[in-house]
Amino acid sequence: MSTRWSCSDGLTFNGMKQELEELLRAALAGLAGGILTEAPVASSVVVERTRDAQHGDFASNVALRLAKPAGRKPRELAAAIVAALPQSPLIRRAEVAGAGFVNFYLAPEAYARELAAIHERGAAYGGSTIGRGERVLLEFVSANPTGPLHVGHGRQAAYGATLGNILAASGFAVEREYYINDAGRQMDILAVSTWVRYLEVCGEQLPFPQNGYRGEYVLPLARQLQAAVGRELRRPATEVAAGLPADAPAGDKEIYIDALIERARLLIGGDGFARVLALSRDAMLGDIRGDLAEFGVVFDHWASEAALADSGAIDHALAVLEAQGRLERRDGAVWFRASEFGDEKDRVVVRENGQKTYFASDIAYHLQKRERGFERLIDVLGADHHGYVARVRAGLAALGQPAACLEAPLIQFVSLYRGAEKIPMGKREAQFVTLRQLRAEVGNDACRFFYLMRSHEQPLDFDLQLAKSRSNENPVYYIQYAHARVASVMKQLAARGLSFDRTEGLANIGRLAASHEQAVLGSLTQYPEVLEQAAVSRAPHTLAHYLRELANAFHSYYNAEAFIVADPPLRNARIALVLGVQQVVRNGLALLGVSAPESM
RNA sequence: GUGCCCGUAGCUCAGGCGGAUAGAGCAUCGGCCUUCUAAGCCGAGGGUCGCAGGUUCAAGUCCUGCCGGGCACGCCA
Repeated sequence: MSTRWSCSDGLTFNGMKQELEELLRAALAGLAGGILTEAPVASSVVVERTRDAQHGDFASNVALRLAKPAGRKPRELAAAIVAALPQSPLIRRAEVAGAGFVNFYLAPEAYARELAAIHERGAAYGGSTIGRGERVLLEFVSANPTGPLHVGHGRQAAYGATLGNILAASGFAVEREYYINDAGRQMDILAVSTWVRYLEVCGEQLPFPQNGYRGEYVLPLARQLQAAVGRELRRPATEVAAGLPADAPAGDKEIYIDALIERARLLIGGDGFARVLALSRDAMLGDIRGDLAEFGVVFDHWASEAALADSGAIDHALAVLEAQGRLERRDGAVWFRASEFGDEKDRVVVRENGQKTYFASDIAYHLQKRERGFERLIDVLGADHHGYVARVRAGLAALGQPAACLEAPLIQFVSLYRGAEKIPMGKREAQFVTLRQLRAEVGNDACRFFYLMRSHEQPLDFDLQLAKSRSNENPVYYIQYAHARVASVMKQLAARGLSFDRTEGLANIGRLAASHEQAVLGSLTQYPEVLEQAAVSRAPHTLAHYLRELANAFHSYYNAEAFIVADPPLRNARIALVLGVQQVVRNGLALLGVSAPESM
């Protein structure tokens, strides 16, 4: 007994809502040629949960929407729809209400069947095929390997990982990718930062470049370098500093650090510098990778920008643009006429000095994603990157790809608080809070949940005090507690020498007529709808909100009724219900990357 | 200046492809543990959904303008 079976077009039903919509479509098709001149488009047929139980379990506004084009009164049309509804064991009663709503009152059988589906499908319950196997490349975090991840990256990691889970559960063929920006000047700056710290460790005294990476994390890199090469790359401070332009504030920090990088290459050779760079990069990447893995965030691919460049992909993309006549030389640089493809202005792809810009590698990278066979490209970006999307879309369009295949959820910033006090955070300053520190302080579960409980489109105030509190103020524990409580009920059941009879329980779901039981059934069976909504809207936070509501319905029920009662059919029905709650809570928390403890 | 996002209860936020009486948590106040975990439950108070127009049978939701806040606008990465 399951709610999933094939219907005529090969789709599978997913939850009660889809079944009702199918019934409604059948009714409307039956009216075509009569009260309706033609059958309405399928997407306009929508059934929604009612806010008020007085309006039944589900309601549809189709009659209101179709009344005008059909030239009928809404209530008249609604009545015709009700009359044309096919017989279904799911529907106890359907009626016209209000201005012309069709309200559906479900039969107990509908809930019994859905609950049975939860028991049967277990961890797979809630999943669907709405993605139709679409190949999605989900790129997220992609932080430069020039320092540890900070709390902002953490939010992107939590969002991306959970979105990936939700899409995978919804029938998308999703692959997760981290793009490593390991080419370009920033890596040189990291390398020179490591080298200067190394010289300090060796005993040389020289000023640290203003534009270098000043974070504490560079010191271990320097020590690692020393352990690897001894004094081989040590050079006297006087030789390093001789004849360099002034650093900020007197001089220009950019000019200074470029000169310093050049000096380093001269003194320790290109090979020596490459060695420092590789060690620094690998150490940082190792740190990032380990951090993410501990956070439960794993990637299918780690794509290297340097490797992309070496493969000739950038030259390939530029050649295609050239062949299409989309490039032009201006002021010694090569420009892509992005404004012809919806961008606000043209963009440089090759600078006057001959170096390709980041934008050039970005469009090459996105072209390559398409050429790898991905239909949909999702870039999870920090909110400050919003200008970037139109640019890359323009590039894709010019390369013959559909611009709409790229979507970019923008993740708003995170502010850290301790209670009411805001923790200041600099960008390149040494004072940022790392993801590692945050996780160590509040734990992975609270961290994941707090990152995901707000819409990603909304700036997040992350209160460390609240996340750490092991109290009723903390929503994570509230949900986990529901899971643990069910486990506890099962232990009690065993302790009393009783066992759960699932068949009897599912056969007696009709006995669960109390208001709290109806509320739990109602909330529980919404899970497939919530998951679908979260997938379609790329909105994991709806899942977090839903789990809170489900836990709330459960806790109320727990306080109102004893589950382990003497009457076996009723007892088994109640336990079937709360086991269903436990299963859905576990499934939902798993998608969010939060553990579901058996006891608390 | 231009573009994007945001403005909902004292605080933090859901709801936003229009739909029935606008929700939740926290905070405040008042109740519930001899019975499956009180990290829980029940109840109360708290709102001109920034302002002004418009579209519609119906607007927190769509459109326009304004006010207020955030972010982005390099031959940086």
